[in-house]
Amino acid sequence: MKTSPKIKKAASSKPAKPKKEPNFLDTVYAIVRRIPKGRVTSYGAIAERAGIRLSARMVGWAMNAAGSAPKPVPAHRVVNSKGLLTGKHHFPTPTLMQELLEAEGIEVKNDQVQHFDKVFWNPPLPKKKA
DNA sequence: GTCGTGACTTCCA
DNA sequence: CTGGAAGCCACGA
Repeated sequence: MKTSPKIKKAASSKPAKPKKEPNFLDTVYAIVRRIPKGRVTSYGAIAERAGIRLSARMVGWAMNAAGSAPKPVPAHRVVNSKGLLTGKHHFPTPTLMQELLEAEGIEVKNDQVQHFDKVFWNPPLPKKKA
């Protein structure tokens, strides 16, 4: 009995997921900002949690945008799968990234994170939690 | 409107 | 085991 058999449910269609960010960019920020101090994560891990494992590159782009992000993003805690500070060149200063990591208690040698598997932080699902 | 690049990852030979 | 290529989305010129 629908007077209109073809009417769309709720005038304004809202098929999009209410919990999904408009763009994975915000999702990446959310995850990166959840990185605890003294821990680092990799682009792939974030990308995987963001649901774009095949687009790990975009994570890097997101970090690039992080410099322009409305909120500070600990991009220095994000390294590649090898624990290399690949993005250090994009920082205001190429040594800032290492300095920040060392300041957090992370050992960095030759642009490589020491004990990477120990300081590696597995990003949990970005559960919306107040 | 089209082409190219990019802070990566993963697969295949 | 090692090396090479492809893939993804977005932005810039």
